[in-house]
Amino acid sequence: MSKLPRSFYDRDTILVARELLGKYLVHRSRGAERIGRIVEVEAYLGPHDLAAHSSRGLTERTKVMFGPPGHAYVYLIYGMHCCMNVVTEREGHASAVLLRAIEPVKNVVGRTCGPGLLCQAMHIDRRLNAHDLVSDTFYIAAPPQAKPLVIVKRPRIGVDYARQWAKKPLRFYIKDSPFISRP
DNA sequence: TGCACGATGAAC
DNA sequence: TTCATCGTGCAC
Repeated sequence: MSKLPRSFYDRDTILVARELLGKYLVHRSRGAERIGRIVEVEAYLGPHDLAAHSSRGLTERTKVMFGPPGHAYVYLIYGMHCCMNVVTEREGHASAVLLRAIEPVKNVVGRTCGPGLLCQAMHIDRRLNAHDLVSDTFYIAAPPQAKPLVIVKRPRIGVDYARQWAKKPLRFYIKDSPFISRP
């Protein structure tokens, strides 16, 4: 299994989002290695994308999005759930890919279909915010034999406030995967 | 210093 | 469809 290098993330966000499907998210903590196969993601393109947190400008919370690619942006939503994003493109571009669902591969307990549940099952919390994904304990890797995937495009979830950006097909998932959060 | 509002999930 | 629950951002 080969760990994705920083250059993987330093590319067009939609391309990164699509190529993250089928990859393995790996998190080592408390002596356990947890692995999940990414089956559903959403792309957040930058400050011009009204659904992206970075569209509000550089703040204490969103500064990670404005940082260099290949880092984790983990934030609390609705006061109780964590969501994990992968920062993409060059520093200052402020784009990211939200991981919405994974398929359990190793040491993953509980449901994983949804950004909050995914973080809970993978033991990801806000302490991992700004963590480098080109690291030994928290990273994304390409599985040995990656088979071709059929990718479905859909509008993003829960961003109705983003006007015209709410309709754009920036959500991607693996067709027929039983682990996606919503069809 | 106060307050409105979520990139959700679960219950009803 | 409704609600739990609180950090964040921005208005005052």
